[in-house]
Amino acid sequence: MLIASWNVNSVRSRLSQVIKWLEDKQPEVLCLQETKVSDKDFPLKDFKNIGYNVKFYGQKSYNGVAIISKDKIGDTRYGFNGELNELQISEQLHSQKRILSGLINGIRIINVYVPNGSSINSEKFNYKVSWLATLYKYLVKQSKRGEPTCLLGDFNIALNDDDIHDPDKFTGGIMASEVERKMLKEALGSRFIDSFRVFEKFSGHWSWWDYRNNSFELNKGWRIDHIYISNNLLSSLKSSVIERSQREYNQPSDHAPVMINLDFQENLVEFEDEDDDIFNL
DNA sequence: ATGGCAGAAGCATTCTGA
Repeated sequence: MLIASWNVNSVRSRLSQVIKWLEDKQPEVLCLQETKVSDKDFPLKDFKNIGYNVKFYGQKSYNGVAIISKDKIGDTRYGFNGELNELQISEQLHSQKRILSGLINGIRIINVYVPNGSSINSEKFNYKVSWLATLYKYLVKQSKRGEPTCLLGDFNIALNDDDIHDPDKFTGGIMASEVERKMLKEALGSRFIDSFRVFEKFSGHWSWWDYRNNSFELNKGWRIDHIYISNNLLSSLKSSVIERSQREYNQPSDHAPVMINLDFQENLVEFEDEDDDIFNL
């Protein structure tokens, strides 16, 4: 079961590349961030035509997340209020569409687009801090259902120094500050594992390269797109990769897709004791 | 300290991203 995440920087301007990649890789699930489109204008048919189901939660021009899935998406939860009481969430946290979850093949998929934060102690930074504090509460609430969970998306945080091409220059600044790292680590708790670091212990692997300053050609990147899995999925984890070649595409997103392979069979245990004949009525 | 580059909105230029 392939599960992927991709900040596409506008789903409409990236549509042909995303469709081509889906046809080529055939992932079971793809989570999109920065779709930058109102729900009424989401290019739904293009995904339906190649056999995918879609749930989206977007807005005009900015933000927006979507889940693309071969299998049915159940128990869809839109925004923080998909888990939390409305009273726990400010109007401002409602207004930006950045989190969407659904149940696919027995796995809870939580697709997030964490705010960038602009610069330390700016108004947008404070928004990022509030957002991460709410994500913490969301994950505590969500964990009570005990579902195997995959938390993935654009986190806009390099969790450790080996996730930045030049840590001396960037550590302490936006996306690499102590506050952001601490808040993300606290939200993850001991329940989530960074799938990429199960396989790759060294620095030098990036998922985002700035459009400016020839960053991709110079390979000056950051690893800010992550796929976290709950502990109970670790034994199912077979690989975790960055699809770097998609950043070489004509007019690409500034992010590459990231993807895991899970060897997971939802109903294996439940079906063992069933009689076959219930399927042959 | 600022801009580089890209996308959306909308038609010149501004806002936003990371």
